[in-house]
Amino acid sequence: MQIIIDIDDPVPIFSQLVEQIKQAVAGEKIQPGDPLPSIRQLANDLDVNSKTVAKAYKLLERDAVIQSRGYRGTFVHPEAKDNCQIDIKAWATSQFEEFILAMRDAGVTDSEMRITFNNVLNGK
Amino acid sequence: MQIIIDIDDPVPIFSQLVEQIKQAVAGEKIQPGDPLPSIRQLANDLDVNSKTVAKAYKLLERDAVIQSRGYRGTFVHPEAKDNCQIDIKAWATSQFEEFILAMRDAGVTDSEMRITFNNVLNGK
DNA sequence: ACTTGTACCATTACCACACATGGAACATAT
DNA sequence: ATATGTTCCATGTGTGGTAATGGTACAAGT
Repeated sequence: MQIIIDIDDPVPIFSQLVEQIKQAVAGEKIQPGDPLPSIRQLANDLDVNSKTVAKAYKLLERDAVIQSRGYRGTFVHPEAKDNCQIDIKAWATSQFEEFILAMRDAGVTDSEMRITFNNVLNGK
Repeated sequence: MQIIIDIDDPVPIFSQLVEQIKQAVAGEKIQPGDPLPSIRQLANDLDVNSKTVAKAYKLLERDAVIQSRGYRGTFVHPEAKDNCQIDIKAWATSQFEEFILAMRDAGVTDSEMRITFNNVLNGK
């Protein structure tokens, strides 16, 4: 597996990692059950902070594309091929679009939405 | 009618204006049909920028608490007393709470929600 | 001992937004 | 002329989040 990180790319590093690993799974360059490099190992190879790799792995595990097994390392998820096609981002986007349209119809300002949204997210 | 602006108050000036005018309507210190000071006049009296007063008036008009009649000035809305009780902000907050909870249940990160929310708002 | 993922602490840079301010112009009416 | 609300331009300040960095530490297993 080969991963290339472009520092000048406006896309965050952790996102580049997520996308390239998903592509590797979709392109069958890595198969379900295959081991992935450890967080520290990959961080070292790419000359990137380990926290950045950890963030990418965490997102990939949430999407059930990889599986973290603690001290045993990280592996490609059994149903990775299916799960890496599911784009939770696209789904969330459509949900937000619908919600925001309803809000605008109700006369809520974009500015008010931003403020309310942040207040609720921060639990205030 | 008497309006007091507190610069040190963390509450934005335009919000202070909106609240105090709503209170004046609810407390029947100004009646439906009564004229309000012009934007420039009030801005001058309070030593505040006219844009700030215009913003407050715009919000009050959206809530149907006041009515702008162009060159003729601004007046208290006929159904002002009813409308200034309706708190669109509280309603929006509850809507957002419900929506955000559903998103979290679906496994969407707060960070992803922020990004998606902004993308949709900006039409990207 | 060594490595695994994970969890805290922290700082730095950047960027987007809210808020407020100022100037200028417009159409509409007295 | 004067005044109304409205709309465009622009700037500055403060806040807050994202992203990335670094260090330290832990439990669990080889």
